Order: sequence, then structure tokens, then C-alpha cells
Amino acid sequence: MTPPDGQIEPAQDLLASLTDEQRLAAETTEGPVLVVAAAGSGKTRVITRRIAHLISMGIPSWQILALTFTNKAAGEMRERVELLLADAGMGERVRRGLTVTTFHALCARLLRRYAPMMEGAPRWGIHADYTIYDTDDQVALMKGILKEMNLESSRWPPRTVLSVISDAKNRLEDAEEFEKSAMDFYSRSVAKIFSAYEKGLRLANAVDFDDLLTLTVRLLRECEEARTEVQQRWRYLMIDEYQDTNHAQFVLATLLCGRDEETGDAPNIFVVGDPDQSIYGWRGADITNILEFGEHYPGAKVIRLGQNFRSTAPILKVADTLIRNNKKRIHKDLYTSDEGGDAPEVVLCADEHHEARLAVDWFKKLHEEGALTWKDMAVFYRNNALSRVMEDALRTANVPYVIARGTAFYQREEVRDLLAYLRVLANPSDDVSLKRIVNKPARKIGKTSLSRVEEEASMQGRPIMEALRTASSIAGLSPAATKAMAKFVTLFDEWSQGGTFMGTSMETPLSDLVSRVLVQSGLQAHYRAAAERSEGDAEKPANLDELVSAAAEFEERYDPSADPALQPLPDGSPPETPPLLAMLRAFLESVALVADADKVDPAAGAVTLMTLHAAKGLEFGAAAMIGLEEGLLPSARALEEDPEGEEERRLCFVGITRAMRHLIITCAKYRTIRGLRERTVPSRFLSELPQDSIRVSDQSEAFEEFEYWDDDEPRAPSTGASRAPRRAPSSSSGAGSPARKRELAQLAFGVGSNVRHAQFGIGEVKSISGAGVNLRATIAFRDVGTKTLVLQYAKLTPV
DNA sequence: AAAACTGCATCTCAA
DNA sequence: ATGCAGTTTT
Repeated sequence: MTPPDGQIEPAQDLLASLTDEQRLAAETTEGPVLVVAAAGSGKTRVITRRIAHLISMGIPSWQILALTFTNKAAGEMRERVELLLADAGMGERVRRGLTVTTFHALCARLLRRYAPMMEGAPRWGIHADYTIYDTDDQVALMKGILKEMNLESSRWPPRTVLSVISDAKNRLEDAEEFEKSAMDFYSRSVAKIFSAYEKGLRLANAVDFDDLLTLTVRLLRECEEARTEVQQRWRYLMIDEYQDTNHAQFVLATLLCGRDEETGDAPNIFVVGDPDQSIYGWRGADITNILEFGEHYPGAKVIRLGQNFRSTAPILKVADTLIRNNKKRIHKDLYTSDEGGDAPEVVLCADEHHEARLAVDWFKKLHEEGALTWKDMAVFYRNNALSRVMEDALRTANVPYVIARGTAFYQREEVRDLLAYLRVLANPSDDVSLKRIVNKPARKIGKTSLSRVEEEASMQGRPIMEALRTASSIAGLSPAATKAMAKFVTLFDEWSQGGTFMGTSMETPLSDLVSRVLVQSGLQAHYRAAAERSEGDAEKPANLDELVSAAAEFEERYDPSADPALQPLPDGSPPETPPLLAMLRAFLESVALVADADKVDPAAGAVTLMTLHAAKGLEFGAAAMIGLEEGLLPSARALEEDPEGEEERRLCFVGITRAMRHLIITCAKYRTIRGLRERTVPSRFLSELPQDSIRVSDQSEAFEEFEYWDDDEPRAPSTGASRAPRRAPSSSSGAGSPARKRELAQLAFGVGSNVRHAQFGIGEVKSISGAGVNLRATIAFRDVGTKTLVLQYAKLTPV
């Protein structure tokens, strides 16, 4: 493989294994290029070969920028390029400086680098140590703002307001512009909230996910120096999944590649995408970006990749037939040379338990046949709630599985707590994080004292931390409170060494700092004590330790020379950021930007469970798609905006095209939704499939007859799951007074009696509370700790 | 100040 | 069935 003298191998060999159309795409290196790549047509192959090809042609790798939507996609792309280059005999030196990253990470980086130049700008300036607010932080901030504005959060649901604001930001509209176009009462009110929200973010020196994009656009538009530097460095821009870019990302791309606003002329922008896989409309993705690429970039070359290398002919036929039902679409021919393969199966199941077991049995059968391992299999569903029953089935069947929820770990209470400490340490203005931890663990800074300080802070327009520093001069605070506050402030001063973070020395590694914060904040003791008391909190101390490990791992990967905060400033002066602080920021940033899809680990020997959105871009030997029912897929919410359900159909299309050889699609006749067992309607998409290319079977009856009851011991008829569809028990019996119900419940499950739960095991009833449909029992389970169950639905039997 | 209780709303999807 | 916010209890 490697040429003997280590010389660069002729570029032809890098492209040797490509088809003619793929090769054309990889070789078209100059000018704007759009590659319309059908599912499974090898677009990642094309991008990676193209990068390697460019480098082999002598283009310095630091001039190449490739953008993706997830870290995982970026990581894989980088890896494959490195492999190609190594195979071609090119050393590490050649690929140094190559940038393959996500939109959001690139923006975070640019904002850090150029933050000093934006600080002067009053309304949008941020400091380099800004915090990235995720959805939960946004909601917390928004709640505070609504409260301050005396708006009921019932009439102004924070998430709804935030989504209106997010839409505006994605259109690159700021609060002021939004207000100008706000005519009706509702949007005028939102405009006021928008403006207050922005103020809150800037005061906290925080940005939300949308800001990462919009502020970067603003930076590149308004700061010529930054724009020039960026455009001169990156001469070859590549964007993956271009169909999912929103307006802000579109504009960002024009700025990065140096598109001429007048003529549309642009040097080298290369985008790859598939309009049929556009599934992020709700996040502002604008499909016209890809459809009108030719108009945006006159003279663009368009290359179509139609040959599918992934799926068998029957699977492809099913996908193609389905997607043809979309009216707003440019038809592409999908074809494959892989003619064999089984027909995909469509099964009507009795309910979600049947569905789950059916899928597990199907996986086991495939596994036994030997051609596939667990990691070649996946389950796709429309929403996360659908994973639970599937997990249970896999667990009882002892089939290893992983759920693709990369963000789940970082959303745990205890982990967020520790991160909040770290965030305040890196950015003392971060009020949302500060409020989260100021009295956790309890340190005598109660609600009343804190609201006094908050009041003072907001009057002076300063962050809470600053007000805490001057607590002794705030009227109306008890000496005890002042003292507690001083102690709290001291904690942070000691961790940051009075803000110096040890200056330029790096004696303290990041993991030591994190570990010290964990211990000295009192969080560790707090959660250890909690773990003693309650089974449910048992794993919290371990999760905290895991975050320390994550910091240690990050430390290994971290490359200070690549940290924009440690580069000399654009004006040539040396960086001011202490290395430890820079590393802390970079760590927090990497945590903020993990995606669910990042957790899909091909090395894990396990079946992967994920949403259809997370599945995009992946492929599996065998895939099960569950919950093909009206209201779920297509989802009821999505149909409100788009009655045709075209995006939902594309989502279904994405799922089908992930499967290489085996595909099963299921639909349950009954499904428990919000505790109520309900009759379902099969998805419209099922009837759109080519009936002669699939095998349809109705197994719902058989399951009810023979399988339903054989999993564990019989349940008490009065409380067991009913096989027939069932509503809430009728209250027409007349004996429905709360007192009477409580009495009945205590007869069945008296306080102190032992009960068995199908899932949680054996436990002791501690108390009975509530009334009517809300009658609940608090039960201390032996294995899983104390839970409160609604008696009406809980599957309990007396022991 | 923490824990328990209760009424109420609720489930997309996610960087 | 679960999670929350606000309230009551310990």
C-alpha cells in the first residue's frame, strides 16, 4: 500500500474505488458544487475521498473546512480521512490543521476567538468565558423573566415563547426587528419578552444554541477583520446534510466561503444532501436552501448520486414507493444492483408489549442465524417515550442494548449540579447556574435572603454573584445570611485562586479541579447521604465520580495549541486566558454540545434503540420500526403544522432506508398512552407501501389468545391489566366518594401490607393518599426504592 | 428546611 | 404514568 519512498501517491488511487458519479463529485474541486445524494449512495465516502484528494493534490489541509451536524459524524469523517491519507502514505504532518467539526462547535470556537473584538458592542457583545445555555437553562431563565414581568407561565408557556423566539433567531431576526414586525397583541407581548430574554442572556454572559449561529453571523458580517481572516484561511468549504441547514446556517455558509453578495459568485463551496431526508423543519431547517442552491450560487455544478449501496432491492422499493407520495418533491431514481433479499415485514400487534416482544424475538432469530451480531440491529421510534417497553422486553430477554441518548447523562440532577458549580467558576455572571447551586447543599442561604440579593442585583443591573460579594452592605439581610454568603463566595475564590486560575502554570489538572469542587462544595457528601437514605439515589455519587472521569478523559484529548482562547489575539498580543480556565471552558463547551446521536457506539456489542431523528446518517443490518400509528407516526403535533405530513413521511423514509438487509415495521392495535389503554389507527404510511413487496400479517389475535398471560404470575382481576380496552373505572356505582375509595383501597392494600408489582418487585405499602382517579399508594420497594403509584393503573397483587 | 402531598398538565423531534 | 409547582406536614 504505502509507496516505498513515502511519497504522495497519485490521486487516482485514492479515488479508484469510487463509481463514476462518485468520482466526478470528488474530483470537482473548484466552484460551487451541489451533490444530491440519495440515501445510501455513499455520500460520506465522497466527502472523505474528496478531502483526501484535495490534500493529495497539495492543498494545505488547514485550508479545508468540513461541517456536519453531529460530533459523531465529524469524528468519523476525520477518522476516515486520516485512514485514507495513511494508506496513501501521507503522514500526520500533512493533515494537521484540517478542520472537521459541527456547525455549533465551529461557532463556539469563533466566538471565543473573536469575543474580545465584540466586547465593545453593547447589545450583542459577549466575553470569551460565556456559557452555552441548553434548553433547560433557557426555560429556567425564561421562567424568571416571566415572573419578573408578572406574566403567568400558564398563559405564557416558557417553551412556547422560546420556540417563537427561536424561530425568529433562525431567521436572523433580533428582538428589535421582531418588535417592528409584531402587529397583534400576542407577538407584541412576545417581542417584549424576547427583548427581556436577550437582556437576561447578555447579563449572564450566556448564549443559547441559536445565538451560537446568529452571533457568529453577526460577527462575520460586522467585523471585517474576523471575516477576512476566516475567508483567507478556509478555501474549501464542505457541508454535509445540507438539506437540514436553517437560514442562519445558510448565511453562515455564504460568509465562510466568501460568496459575493452582488453576483452570488463563490469560490469553493461543496454541499451534500438529500431533500427527501429533510426532517428538521421544526428546528428551522429550510429545504429551499438545497432546492435553490443553483440560484444562490450561479454556475453551480449539480451531481446526482442515485445508486444505492446499502439496502436490498425490496427495502429500496418500499422506501421509494412511500416517498413518491410526497407532492413537494423532486423525484430521484433509486436503484441498486443488489437484487436479492427478503420482503420487509409489516406486523399488526395486539399492544406495545406484544410489539416489543415480537421485535425481540425477531432479533433473536436473526442472531441465532449467525449472519448478524447485536450491534447490527436497531429499533427506531418516533418519540422517546416509546423506548421504555422495548427496553423492558430486551432486558427480560437478556439481549444487550444501548439507548442513543447522549445527553441523558448530562441531564441528571446531580451531574447538572456539579456542572453548575463549574459553570459559575468559569463564568461568575451565570445567574441560572448560580441560583441552582447557591443553596445546594443547604448552606443557610434561603429563599428570602436570596431574593433580597437578587432584587439588589437586578436594581444595579449586575449579576447575582457580584451582589453576593457585597452582601454585607445590602440592607435587610441577617448577619447569619451575610456570613453564609461570604463563605459561599470564598469557595469560588479559592477554586479560581482569586480569578487567576494559577496564572500560566498548569500544575492543577482539570480533573483535580473538578474533584475539588465536588468535595469542597459539599455535593459529594450531600449525595452520599442521599444514597444512604433512598434507593433511588443510589447511583448518584457514582455519576458524580463519572463526571470527574469525563474531565480526566477530556484532559487527555485536549490540545491547548488548538484552543482559540490560547492563540495570540488577532492584533498579535498574547492571550490573557490562563490555561486551566481555557481548559475548563473547553470542557464545559464540549459537554454542552454533545448530541444524542453521538452516543451511538458501533463498538458496543448491543442492539441500539433510538429515535428516527437520531437514526439519520446511520445504517444497520436489521432494523425494527415500531409504532406506525396515526398520531405517533405521523405525529399528531406535526400534522397540525403540515396536514400533508410530508416531513413525517420523510422521517419514515429515513427509517426504512437505514436498513440494509432486514426490516420489520410494527403497529399495535392498542397502546397505553398517558396511562390509558387506547385503540389505535394504523399509520397512513402503511397503506402507502407497495403491498406486493411486503409481507403483512395480523398477529394481534394470536397474541391475545396464547401469549399475553404467560410472562408472570396471574394478577388480581380487579387491578391487573385488562385484556380488553379499558377506560377509567366508571364512577356510576354511586359509591365513589373519596373517603369510600380510600377505604376500599386500604382494604385491598392496607398500609403496612406487602404487595408485588410486576416490574418493581415486592414492597411495603407506606401510605395511601389522593382521591378518585388520583388515589395513590406510596410503596417502599425492596429493590428499587420508594415510589408512588396510581392505584387505578398500577399492577399490584397482595402478597 | 426538607419531605410529603396534591392538583394539574402532559409526550415530539434536539444542537 | 410521570413530573411539576405550590402547599402542607414533620
